[in-house]
Formats: sequence, structure tokens, C-alpha cells
Amino acid sequence: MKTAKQNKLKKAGWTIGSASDLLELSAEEDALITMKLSLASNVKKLRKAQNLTQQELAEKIESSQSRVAKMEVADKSVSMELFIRTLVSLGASRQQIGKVIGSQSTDNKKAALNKSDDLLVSS
Amino acid sequence: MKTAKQNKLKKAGWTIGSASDLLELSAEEDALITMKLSLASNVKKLRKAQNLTQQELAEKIESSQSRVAKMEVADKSVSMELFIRTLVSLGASRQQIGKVIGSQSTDNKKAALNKSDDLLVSS
DNA sequence: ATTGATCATGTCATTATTGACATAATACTA
DNA sequence: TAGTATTATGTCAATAATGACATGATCAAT
Repeated sequence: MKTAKQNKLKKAGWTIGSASDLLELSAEEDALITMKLSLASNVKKLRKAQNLTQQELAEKIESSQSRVAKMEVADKSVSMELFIRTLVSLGASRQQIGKVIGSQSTDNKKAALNKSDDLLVSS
Repeated sequence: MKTAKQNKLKKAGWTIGSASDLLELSAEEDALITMKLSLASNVKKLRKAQNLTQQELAEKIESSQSRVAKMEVADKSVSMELFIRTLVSLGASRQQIGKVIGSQSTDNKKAALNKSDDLLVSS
């Protein structure tokens, strides 16, 4: 329960903010970070499901490959705004995005979208 | 189906972006805006449910009364990030926030949170 | 009507987020 | 072994979002 999420976070540039000794998250920080991790893994999942390269997705959303990469590793420099705009561009509905935000990313592999639904193909 | 949402949007500073003659939203713009409208109305709803003034909420989230006001009218200058941080501060769970994002705001009165649940009291 | 409390709107300097670029690291294929 | 495609990381100038402040607008209650 310790280093699983935390390594990933330190790597992505997150400083586990305010509290005590080291690496203790407030419930609120945790909620935000959990959301971003889930958004990140779902961006990657949807991109791959549509056989897009990061470069191609970048063009679709009028951004750059490097920013897409940062998204997918949940770099702290990427905002909710960008995550969500990207998922929308990938064809995710509000409802699906809602689910992504409300669920865990299962930290590595298993994406949060499609726990019951399955992959959308979009426009 | 025309001026209901659109007046509110123009007032909040939204320029109905790219497309044709006037006031036509792309599906993607619409999704984003719908999310923000729903977030906005739920911030207001939760704040009131906890009998907080905008000023008090502002202190809680370390912001200002004016920014809270802008949130609640879905001003275009407020980001997803702030909406979500605010709801979290008001005690909303990821799941609840997910629901808010996935549902309509019913444009005026009826908030999206608690379609089945009901008001949370938080910390 | 006047006051007092609350909410709305405009502006601005500071900070955060952005796309772009370079370049490193990691696959994948031959 | 390369060689090529794809993804990761660092940096930075440009833009967007922020909190703060001033000032209006609304609404009660007396």
C-alpha cells in the first residue's frame, strides 16, 4: 500500500505536499491525484484502442507529442482541463468521463473506463 | 432549445467558438460546457447546503469571494481544476463528482448531484 | 427608504499551464 | 548489429488561470 502509487507520483513530479514526515497525502490531495491517475491511464487506453500514436493524438487535439506523453504519465504539469478535453476528443462521453473520475485507475494496468461498458470507437 | 443555455453562456463570457453563423456548438464544446455548468450549479448547491457564504467558502479553499462567484456563474475564466478542487473541499467524493460531470445541470434549478443520493454533510 | 449583508463583475500583477522544440530512452523490425 | 519508429524528459517563451481588490447590484430587515 505504500510505494505502489507513490513511486509513480514522485516520478511524475508530485511532491506529497503539506503534511508530516514524508509522503503522506491528505484525503483531498489523494482524491485529486487519484482522479488524474485514472484520467491518465484512460487517455492511454483510448488512444491505443484507436491505434493512434502520441503524435497523431497530439495533432487531433492540437497539442504536441511531448504533452501527450506527459498526460499519460500523469505529470503534475497537466491540468484536469487538458485531460478532459483530450478524452472528449477521443470520443468519450460525459458519462464515461464521469466514470473515469469516480473510479480508481487500479494503479497500473486495468483502466477504469469500461468496468461494465466496453471500448468506444468514436467518430 | 435555443436561448436557455445560450444566454447564460454569453453572459458568462463564452464565445460560441469556431463554427458557423452564430451560437452553434460543436459536440465537443457542448460536452465541456455542459460539464462546467453542472459543476457550477453543484458548487452553489453544496455551498448553500452547508450554509456557507461565498466569502466563507473562499477562505476554505484559499481563494477569494469574487472567484467563488465566478465559479457559480460558470464564468469562462474558471478551470475544471478549480471546480473540482472546490467540490472536493466541500466534501464531495470522487464518485459524486463523477456523477456531476456525467449529468446535465438541468440548466437552472435542479442540481445534478443527488439524483438518487442526497446531500452530503462532509467533514 | 437606509442600512447591512451577500453576491456579481471588471481589472490586474503573479503564478500555472501550454505547445514547441531538442534530445534521450525504449521498443520493434530487419 | 543496426536502423527506425515511438515514447519519455527537460526547458522555455507565450498564454491562460489565479487571488486580490474595488466597486456595483440584489436582497433583507427594520
